[in-house]
Amino acid sequence: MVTIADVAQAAGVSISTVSYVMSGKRAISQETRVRVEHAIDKLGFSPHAGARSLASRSTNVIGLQAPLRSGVDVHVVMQIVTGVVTQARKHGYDILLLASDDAKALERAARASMVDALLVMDVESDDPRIDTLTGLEHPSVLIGLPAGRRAIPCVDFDFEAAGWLAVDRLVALGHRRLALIGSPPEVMARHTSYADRLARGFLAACEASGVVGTVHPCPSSADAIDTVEAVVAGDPAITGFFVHNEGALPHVAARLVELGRTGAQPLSIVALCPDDVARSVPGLADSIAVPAEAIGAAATDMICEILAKAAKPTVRLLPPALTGNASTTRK
Amino acid sequence: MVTIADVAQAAGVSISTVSYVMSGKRAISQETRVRVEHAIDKLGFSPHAGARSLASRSTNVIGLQAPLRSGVDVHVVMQIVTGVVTQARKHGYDILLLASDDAKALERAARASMVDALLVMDVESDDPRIDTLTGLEHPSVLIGLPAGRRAIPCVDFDFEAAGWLAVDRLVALGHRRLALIGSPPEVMARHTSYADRLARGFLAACEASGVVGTVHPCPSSADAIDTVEAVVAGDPAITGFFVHNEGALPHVAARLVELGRTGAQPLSIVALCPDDVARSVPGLADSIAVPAEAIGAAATDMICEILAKAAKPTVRLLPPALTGNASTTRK
DNA sequence: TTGAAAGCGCTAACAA
DNA sequence: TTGTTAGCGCTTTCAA
Repeated sequence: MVTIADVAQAAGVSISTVSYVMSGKRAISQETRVRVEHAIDKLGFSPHAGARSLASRSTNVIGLQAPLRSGVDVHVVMQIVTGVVTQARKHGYDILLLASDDAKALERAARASMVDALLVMDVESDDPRIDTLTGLEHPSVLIGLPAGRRAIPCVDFDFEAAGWLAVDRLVALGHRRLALIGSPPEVMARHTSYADRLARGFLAACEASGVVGTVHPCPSSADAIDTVEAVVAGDPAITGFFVHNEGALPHVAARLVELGRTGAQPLSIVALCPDDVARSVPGLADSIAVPAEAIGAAATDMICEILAKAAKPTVRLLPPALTGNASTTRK
Repeated sequence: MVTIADVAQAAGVSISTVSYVMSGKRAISQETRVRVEHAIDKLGFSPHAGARSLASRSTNVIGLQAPLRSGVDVHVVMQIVTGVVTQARKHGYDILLLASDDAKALERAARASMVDALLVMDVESDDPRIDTLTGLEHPSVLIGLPAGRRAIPCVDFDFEAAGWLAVDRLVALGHRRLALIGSPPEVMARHTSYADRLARGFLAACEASGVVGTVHPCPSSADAIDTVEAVVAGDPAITGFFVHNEGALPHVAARLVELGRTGAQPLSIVALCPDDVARSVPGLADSIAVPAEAIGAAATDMICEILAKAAKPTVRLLPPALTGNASTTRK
C-alpha cells in the first residue's frame, strides 16, 4: 500500500506538505506542488479513508436509508437514489446504503462514525426515526414531508401543488367531474404524507374550481382495472382522470382509453409519474413529472450545504410541471 | 464521543480487554465480560469505524456497483440490491453504493481502503472493469456471467437453463412453433450476456425438441405491441410465447390474451420475471421467476466467504423454476 | 513556505 | 486471564 510517507519521500518533502498539497489548506510553492503531485500520480496514491476520518473526524460519506421493501414505487426510488449518488459524488461524498428501515441502523452508522450525515427516505409523520435523528449529532435531511414538528430539514416534490395543477388542466379541458386514481389502499390507509397531500391539493382545487372531485385508492396490479370499472359505474359522468399509481398506470390508462373510444364522451387522463414511465404508456400524452432524480439531487445539495455550514435547515418542495399535451380520447 | 478508553475506565479494565471482549479473539472471564458489556451498553459505545479500519486493515464494507442508468430492469436491479444489502448485514458488512459504472470508481474505493471487497453488477464480456478488478488486491464477485477468461468469480441466474425450461413447458402444452419475445434491441445488439444465454438455451431446446423457435427483440414500452403484431403476422402458426422483458410484459401479455381470445387457436405464455411482477400481470399464470433477491444474497455470501478465506472463487448459477399453471388462452 | 510531532481511536503483538 | 504499548496513515498545531 502506498502511504503519504512514500509520497513525501519520493517528492523530497515532509508528510505535512503532502497533506497540505492535497487539502489546499495552506500556501504551497508552485515548484513543491508540482513535485508532490507528480509523486502522487506516479505512485498512484490514494489516502486511506479510515486514517483520514480518524484524523479529520469526518468521513466524506453520507448514509442513505432507502425503502427497499416492496409496495413502493420502484422507479421513483431508483431515480431518487441515482440523484443522490450522482450529486453526492459531485460534492466529494460517497453513499453508504442502509437497508433495514429502522432507527437502529441510523444510530449505528452515526455513532460508529461511518457517515457525516444521514439522508432518510420514506418517512411517515409519526416515524420513530425522526426522534432518533433529532437526538443524533449528525445532520440529516428527510426526503419526504412528514406532518408534525418538522425539526429536520425536508426535501420533497410538491404533491399538493401537483393536485392543483392536474385539476386546473382537466378543468381547462372542459371536464366537470374528476377522479383521482391514487395509491394502493395500504398506502392511503397509513396516511402516507404524499398521498394525503396530493388528495388535499386535488380536492381543494376541485372545490375552488367548482367541480366535483373524488379520490379512489387503487391496487398496483392488474386489479387496478376493477377500480376503474367501479369508479365509472359509480358515476358515469366522470370524464377527467388524474392517475397517481405507477403500477396501475398502464392498466388504468389502457382501460380508460378503451372506455373513451367506446363511451359517450371524451375522457382525459393526467398521470403523475416519472417522465420515462409516462412515455412508455400508450394513449397518455398529458402528465405531471415526478422529478425523482432532482429530488435526490436537491436533498443531497441541502445536506452538503448543511455540512459545509453554508445553509440553514429548511423545507424545500420542488414545484410540479405539466408535460405533453392532453390525451383527450375522443369518441 | 464515547471511546474505548471511556469504556475501559468505566469497567475498570484495560482497553485491550474491551477490544477483546468485542472481538472475542481471546478468552475473557465471565465476570469481566459482563462488566465490560455493561459499560458498553451504559455508555452507548460504538467503535469508531475509521480507527478500526486503520488498525485492523479491514473496513467491513463491501462496495457495490449497481447500474442506476435506465434501460435496465428496475425491479430486478432493486431486488438484487436488496438481497445484497440484507445479506451483507447478516455477515456484518455494510454496503457502499458506487454509482458511475466506470472502472475508476472501483479503483478509487479499493485504493482508498474504503471497502474490503467489490460486487459488480451488469458486467459485459469485454467490460474494462474486469481488467481493473483483476489488477486490484481486493477480492470481487461479478453479478452476471461475462464470456471470456472468467478470472473473477460470478453469480448469476442460469438463463440458459431457463430457456430450456420454458421450451419444455410450452412443448408439453402442445405448442410446436415458439417465439421468444426478448430484451430491447439495444440490449440484444450489444450481446448482453444474459440475453444471449437465454436465446441460446431457448433455441437449443427448440432444436432438441424438434420444434420451431424464433427470437425477437422487443422495446420495453407500449411499442412492444407492434412486435407482437409483427411476430404473429410473420408466422400465424406460432402459439407458444416466452416473454422476457419486464417493461413490455404487460402490453405483450394483454395483446396475446386478446389474440388468444379472438384467434383460431389457444396460445400459451411463459414469462421470465420476478415473482411479484408476474403476479401483477393479468392472464399470466405461468412464469419462471428471476430470483433476483436470491442472486444478490448468493453473490454476497460468496464474497463474504472469500473474505473469510472459506471459499474458492467459482461460478455459481442459480437454477430456474417454474411457477403457477399454464395460462393457455382458450378460444 | 516548509517541517516536526502530537494525537485521532482502535487492534494485536508482546509481556506478565 | 489480563495489561502495556507500538503502531495503523492521516490531519493539524506549533515552530522555524
